[in-house]
Amino acid sequence: MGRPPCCDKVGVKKGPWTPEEDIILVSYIQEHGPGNWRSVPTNTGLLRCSKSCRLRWTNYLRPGIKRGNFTDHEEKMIIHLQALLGNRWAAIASYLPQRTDNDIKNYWNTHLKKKLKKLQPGIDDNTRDGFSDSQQISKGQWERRLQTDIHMARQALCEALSLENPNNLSDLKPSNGYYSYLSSTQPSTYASSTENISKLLQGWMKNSPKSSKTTSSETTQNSSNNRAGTDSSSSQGTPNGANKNGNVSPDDFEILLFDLESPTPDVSQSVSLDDTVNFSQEISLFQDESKPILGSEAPLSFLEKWLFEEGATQGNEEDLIEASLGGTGADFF
DNA sequence: AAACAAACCAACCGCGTCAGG
DNA sequence: ACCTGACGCGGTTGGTTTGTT
Repeated sequence: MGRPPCCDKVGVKKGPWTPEEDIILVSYIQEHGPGNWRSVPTNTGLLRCSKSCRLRWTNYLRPGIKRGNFTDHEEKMIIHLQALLGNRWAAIASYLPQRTDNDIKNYWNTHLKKKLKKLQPGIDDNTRDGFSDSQQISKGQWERRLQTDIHMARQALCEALSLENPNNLSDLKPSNGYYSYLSSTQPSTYASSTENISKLLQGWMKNSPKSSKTTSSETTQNSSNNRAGTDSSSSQGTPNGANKNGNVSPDDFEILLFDLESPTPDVSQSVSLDDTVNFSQEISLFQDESKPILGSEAPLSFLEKWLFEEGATQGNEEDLIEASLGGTGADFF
């Protein structure tokens, strides 16, 4: 008995999404929040399967996605994390909250893999690409991976604990979720997807009637309150800006976008866990760019602390990079 | 300007996992 | 304990864009 298709293939549209479809999906999620994907095509009338809707949202439409070129810092992170975690793109993406796993995967396959191959002609893809061949996984790699998993588990635990104290939400947030986005002080983090949606909305606005506005404070509160207790992949915001018909008016949408772009105040206020105390110190290991330390990078502290500790044991950071890059790290950047 | 190749990336597919019944 | 449905993840594909000859 084979697995039934996620949706009946008859009448299901495939291929690129149109702006109209994006609007419908965004409007629906604005009202109902992400999740229950099964019901999305039915309730919206979209001729797409639930998977496609979820993918479109998580990889393109959801707030907080940063698009465009990867920075050196991000590149280093990906390389290092790939060495540690293998091709676990979702796990890697959890350390880069503004990037989607798909984005990271694509970037790895199109850029970094080649870059590394050039520098490491002796190392084949199987060795480099994580752990496809278990026999090639060294004990050290397994230990590292296990240790990373332990840290990730710790992170999850800390996140869960932090939910008991709402004041700490800005410090310890779901690694790939809405808090990461909300706490970001970089306006550009949403700009790309905001722009995308705004652009497609522009045409729509011309033909749309005016409707009553939702107050921004209300929206902000709703999106904050709705976040507690959700997992990372489904922890997108559910701003409540929809009208009674289940549609978001262009005005509401703009307000929602404005709210989403507003940085959460006091990101740096309270630090509740030991792991985050020396956060800024630790993060400087990777922070070779002079950008502000973002709340969204808090999850890094676990990994970086570990890296830092390992670095203290084994040598310095350069040694770590060397190790993960097979000795060509210095040449790489 | 046309043809071809390479690069890029959005989207699809299939499998694994997990929660609920 | 088992089954089923829903979701998430990683690998892969295919269309589009960009670069080169």
